[in-house]
Amino acid sequence: MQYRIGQLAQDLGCSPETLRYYEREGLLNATGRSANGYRFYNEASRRQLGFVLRAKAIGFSLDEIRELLAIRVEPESASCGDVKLIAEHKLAVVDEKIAELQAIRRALGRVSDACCGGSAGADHCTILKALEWGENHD
Amino acid sequence: MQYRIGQLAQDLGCSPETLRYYEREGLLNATGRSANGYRFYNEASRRQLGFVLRAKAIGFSLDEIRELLAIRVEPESASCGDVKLIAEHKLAVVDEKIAELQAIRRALGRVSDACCGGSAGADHCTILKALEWGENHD
DNA sequence: CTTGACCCTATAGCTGGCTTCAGGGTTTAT
DNA sequence: ATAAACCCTGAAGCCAGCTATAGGGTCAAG
Repeated sequence: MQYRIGQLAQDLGCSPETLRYYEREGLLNATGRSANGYRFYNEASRRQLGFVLRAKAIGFSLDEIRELLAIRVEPESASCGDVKLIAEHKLAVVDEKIAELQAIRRALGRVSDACCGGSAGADHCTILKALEWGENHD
Repeated sequence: MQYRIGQLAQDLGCSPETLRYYEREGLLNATGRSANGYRFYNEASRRQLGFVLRAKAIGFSLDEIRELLAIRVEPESASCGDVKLIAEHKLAVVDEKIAELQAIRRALGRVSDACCGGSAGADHCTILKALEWGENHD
């Protein structure tokens, strides 16, 4: 079974432009070109695109995906431990981002909770005051 | 007390370029210019920059900060409820981002935990397999 | 009197991951 | 025959929030 770019893109939920972009980025080569110059893709290409998209969905950058793809085509070149290291590094980065956002969330929650939310003018709004003076100011 | 751009930037922990950028963006006007064309800032400018930076630190975008600044200079024009609404909207957005990252974290943790991490070739690496087939494939 | 630290402007570049545009060829359906 | 729907290329644009570059003026110290 062969697919043209639009078909494959639609099947896997992205746009043809994205596929052409991935090709430029070295993430997914078309299987070949037909006489008129149209790209075509086979099952292997389709699986590779699936790989790329799943990797993206769990947070890998395109650079990291390129790295994973290289291991995928030559699995003897790397060990399980190498792959796990990539995943764990990503995990650490994600954890850090979550912690940052949670700190923001806490600060935001504190100022928001302290605010009466009333319909009177915001002259004495505690949110504005917190921003004005920092949280530890009275 | 008056400050030149480099002094103020250093005091509040950002760069002069950032202050000039904020000026272009309408977030912080210099108090004035001295004869040689240098920007100068007074205590009010300094407080405003503090406001901007604190708002940024708790996750507001520059657009949102512009909005908060407008209320700050004319507090009668808006109610406490208006301000709280902005904060709560931001809170919802942050919560959503956290949830997204946590979903990524879970998926990443699952594939990583399932991997032996051994030094053998990655031919049968469960991480690569998960990416190859999706998580529900055996 | 020159060096170095500071300031100015305008414009371009960076990040990542696309998306859009301009301009054109191909295929399919009516 | 013609219109809609698809494909191609190369280059530019988008998002936010800066950061850097080029080219120049100002000012204090040695």
